[in-house]
Amino acid sequence: MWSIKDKLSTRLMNICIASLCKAKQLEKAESVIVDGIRIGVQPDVVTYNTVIAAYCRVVGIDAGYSILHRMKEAGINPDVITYNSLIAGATRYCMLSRCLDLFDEMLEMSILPDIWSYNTLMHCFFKLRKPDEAYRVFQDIILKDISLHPATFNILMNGLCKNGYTENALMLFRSLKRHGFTPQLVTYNILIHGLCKSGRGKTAKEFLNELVEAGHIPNAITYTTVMKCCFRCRQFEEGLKIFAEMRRKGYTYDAFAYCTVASMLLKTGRMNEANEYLGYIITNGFDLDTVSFNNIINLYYKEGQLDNAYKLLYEAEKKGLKSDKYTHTILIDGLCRTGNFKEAQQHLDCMSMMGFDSNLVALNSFINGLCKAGHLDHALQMFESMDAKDSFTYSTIVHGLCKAGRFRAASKLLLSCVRDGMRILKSNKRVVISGLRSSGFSHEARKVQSKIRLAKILHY
DNA sequence: CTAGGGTTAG
Repeated sequence: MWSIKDKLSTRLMNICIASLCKAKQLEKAESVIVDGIRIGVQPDVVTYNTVIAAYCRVVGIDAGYSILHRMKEAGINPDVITYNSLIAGATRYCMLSRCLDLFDEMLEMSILPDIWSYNTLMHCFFKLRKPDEAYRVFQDIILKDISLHPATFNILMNGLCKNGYTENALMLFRSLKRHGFTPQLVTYNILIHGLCKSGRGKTAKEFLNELVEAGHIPNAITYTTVMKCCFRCRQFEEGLKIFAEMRRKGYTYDAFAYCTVASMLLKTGRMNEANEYLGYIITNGFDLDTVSFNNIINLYYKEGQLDNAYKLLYEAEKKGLKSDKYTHTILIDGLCRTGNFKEAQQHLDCMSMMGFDSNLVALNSFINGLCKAGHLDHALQMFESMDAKDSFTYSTIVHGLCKAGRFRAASKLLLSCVRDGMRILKSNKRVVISGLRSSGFSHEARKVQSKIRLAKILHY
């Protein structure tokens, strides 16, 4: 029989482990468990659940599984929270089959899934762009009469927005409100973001007002979302005004908003201002994550400050941050811009070796770099070898061909693009047609023009 | 355990 004192010690240990896990000090947490066992404090289900959740979050799902294994060996039965942590881990890495296996395993062990098991499964389906299946999970929740959590609606609404069903999310929101549901700030933020992304900035602004009227105070996320929306609609000054307000109200406590602004300034060629904010990010000592590093590295590359870019890459590595596909794409783009095609190629090979599947953007960058440097044949060779191409790929090559005076080849490509229903650039079309005309193919220029017009009608 | 930021053409 355990005494009250033992239970108290276990609880104390759990509190200690929870704070270590929160600080991502997993090794220390483990050593606390080992030390505890040595002095007679037994870990319980809460102890293991805490560690499993942390391992899933910080290391990966397999690390979580191995703790589960140890837990079972120690004779402690997992509960619904254990499984929820594992399901959340699987969802983080988009491992749907693992999620479903875990669900089965739960049922086998007669552990009843709760609302969070379902919420997470629904989220997983949405993340994998399977909205129908996700919605089926929601119906299942209703059918099984499991009481909903406010987050259930948030996950549902976010999933709908992210999968292109913003209209449905909006309808859901309105009908929920009619049924007396009070939306949280998160709910508003989700909806505003969805509306902004689908080009309905005006409705988004209305919801911003509604949110305030409902008694919520907009937070940093609300501000960043609305600001980004302004930038998307090319209302740069309006967006910068929001940013200024954010700073005044003290909502710029991380690099998030600064990165959004710096990136916009970079894209619109306002280098001096971009640099100003960049400097601010650096000197202010924000705790930078991978995305922020990517932002800054990109800026350095565009400025031609390669030394600074490398220094920062090194710093990110030293911090233990993992580079992602954006980092590598930025790097490849930077290498191409500075004419280091050999290194860029090496890095491209490196990327596929590291298991990055979609490197279309990097390839487009490469082709663009080759065209700009006048290596059109190399670019064409690369173009032919690509199995996936998008409008960027085509417009780059079309532009490259025009630059080399090969207008007939360019027009052929442009037409194949149009036939596939791909969006083409106005400037691209203009250059091809005027090129054909000036090189004596005015008949062909007219033909291209009418074919484009026809294709547009057909695809409409 | 849900919400915000980052890559390519002109």
